[in-house]
Amino acid sequence: MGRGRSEIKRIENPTQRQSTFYKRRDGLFKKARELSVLCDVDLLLLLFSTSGKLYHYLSPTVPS
Amino acid sequence: MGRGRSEIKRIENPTQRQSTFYKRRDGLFKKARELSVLCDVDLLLLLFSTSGKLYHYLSPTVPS
DNA sequence: ATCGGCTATCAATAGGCGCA
DNA sequence: TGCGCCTATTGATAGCCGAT
Repeated sequence: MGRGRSEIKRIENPTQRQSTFYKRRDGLFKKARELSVLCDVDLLLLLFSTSGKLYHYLSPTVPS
Repeated sequence: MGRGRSEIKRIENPTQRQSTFYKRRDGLFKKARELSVLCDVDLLLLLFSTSGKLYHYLSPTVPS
């Protein structure tokens, strides 16, 4: 999406790669949350960024 | 997206919910794969569907 | 039950720039 | 470095019908 096309291949430029990482990470988390809510499923998402940081998303525990 | 709008709330109709689950699950996996490739990060995605099935996606091990 | 294909429509996001 | 804002453009997906 966005301006121009985008192939699914490792981004060479480090700065560019990081920028894309932030954006897509947010998008992925959003999608994950939507899926868990819409379809009432539990899910766990773990992200190990190249910078050594760990990001994660855990679907809200389903109230009984 | 798609025809009309869609709120982020639990889908009542079981059949409808399942149908949506398949599609969004695929989409989420796709996004996950793209992120792992584009930004060269490892990620783990676990899905516990209401039907008791477990789906998962693990980023391809990075070749040295 | 678990998807595949099709199409109209909305949503994610690439790129550029700015800020802490 | 880690993100926020903005816009044009591509990508994802709801709804429907059908296949396995």
